[in-house]
Amino acid sequence: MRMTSERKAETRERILAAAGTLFRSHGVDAVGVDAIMHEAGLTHGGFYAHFASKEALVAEMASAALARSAARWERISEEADAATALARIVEAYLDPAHVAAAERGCVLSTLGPEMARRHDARPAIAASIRRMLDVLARCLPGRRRQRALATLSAMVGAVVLARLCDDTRLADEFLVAARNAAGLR
Amino acid sequence: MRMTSERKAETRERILAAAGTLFRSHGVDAVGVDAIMHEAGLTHGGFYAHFASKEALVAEMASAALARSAARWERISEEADAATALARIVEAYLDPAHVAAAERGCVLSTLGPEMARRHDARPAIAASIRRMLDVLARCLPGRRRQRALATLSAMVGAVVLARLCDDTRLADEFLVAARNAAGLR
DNA sequence: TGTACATCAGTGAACGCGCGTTCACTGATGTAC
DNA sequence: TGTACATCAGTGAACGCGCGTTCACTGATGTAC
Repeated sequence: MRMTSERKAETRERILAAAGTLFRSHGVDAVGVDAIMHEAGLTHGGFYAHFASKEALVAEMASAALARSAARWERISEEADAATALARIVEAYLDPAHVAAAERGCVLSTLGPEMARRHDARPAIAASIRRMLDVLARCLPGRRRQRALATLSAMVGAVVLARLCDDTRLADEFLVAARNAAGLR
Repeated sequence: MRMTSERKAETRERILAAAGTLFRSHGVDAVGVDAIMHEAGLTHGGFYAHFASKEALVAEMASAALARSAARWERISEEADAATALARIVEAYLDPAHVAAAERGCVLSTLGPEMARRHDARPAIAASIRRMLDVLARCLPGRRRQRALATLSAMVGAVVLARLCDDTRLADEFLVAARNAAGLR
């Protein structure tokens, strides 16, 4: 069954994508290697041809997902003027659709506390957080750095809190308030 | 070994306290009933004299911890004037000591996403969130409700993000920025 | 007050089960001649 | 170009282990007489 190294890379990406969806939906510890490989269309034994351990996959999944988020924010901030870029980034994050689609949502709000306990994974995560802060600072007026930190905090917190609300009205209140705090509208 | 019903209630509290510490430190799925009962000074078999299941314990632990937080905020807001109460609540939350002591920290920032996936636990959690918002709204000037929502979001987000930073300097930046966003200093 | 019995919090062995990981094997592909 | 061999991604059975839960048992306490 030997495949091209290109195909091997594709399989690896498929495993990472499956892990990304399942970890975000159910939490890291609630999803086994077996379930991830099945979602990727493979059997569990082949996992170790791609990753040294489940923990290695967890760290790489989080790192890759956040690097992708940071890159997307950077692209938006390069393609539009500051105010437009800020609105696009913040409104997409604080959209009820983002709250509802946790399985594809930002890793900071879906897996933040879980990843914070995995100290080995933190350096790569912190690197992406810095990139996201830089984008926000570039788009914000006034005391840029300080406002970028406060805005990212409000964005992550609002999504975490909105997901904890059994009531959509309260959830939406969090999203609107955080959007206004960012200076939008 | 039969004990008074008073002693049974004490044992139950001990189990809840042990679960609170261990769940916040390691995450819900990483801690077994065995470890909780051992931490409480008991053997695992006795667990089901107090709780119907591990899930029931998880829900009650989160509900009880957040109700205690809400009650503490209410007490502070009744004992001091608005500005002082706000400063006490926000500064304690955004203290590096709170970030460091996750095992005793606020459930919203230690277990938020994990609890959001447990739909049965959400109504009780949302009730405590409402109480916390009411306290903040009472202490804040201006557009109270909106500012309370944004402030709580920034507090939770800043602590989640600070715990993700491998670098204390960046972590502290999040805490200071969120404190300033709340209008303190 | 003293004795006999019922209660039930807590013990510890056992249950089936799914976990993360290992390993002998397979067969399609790349490489050497 | 055609053939023989080496490689290794992926398979599926098996490993030891710890999980959540059950259960027969215990013995200290509360209650009835």
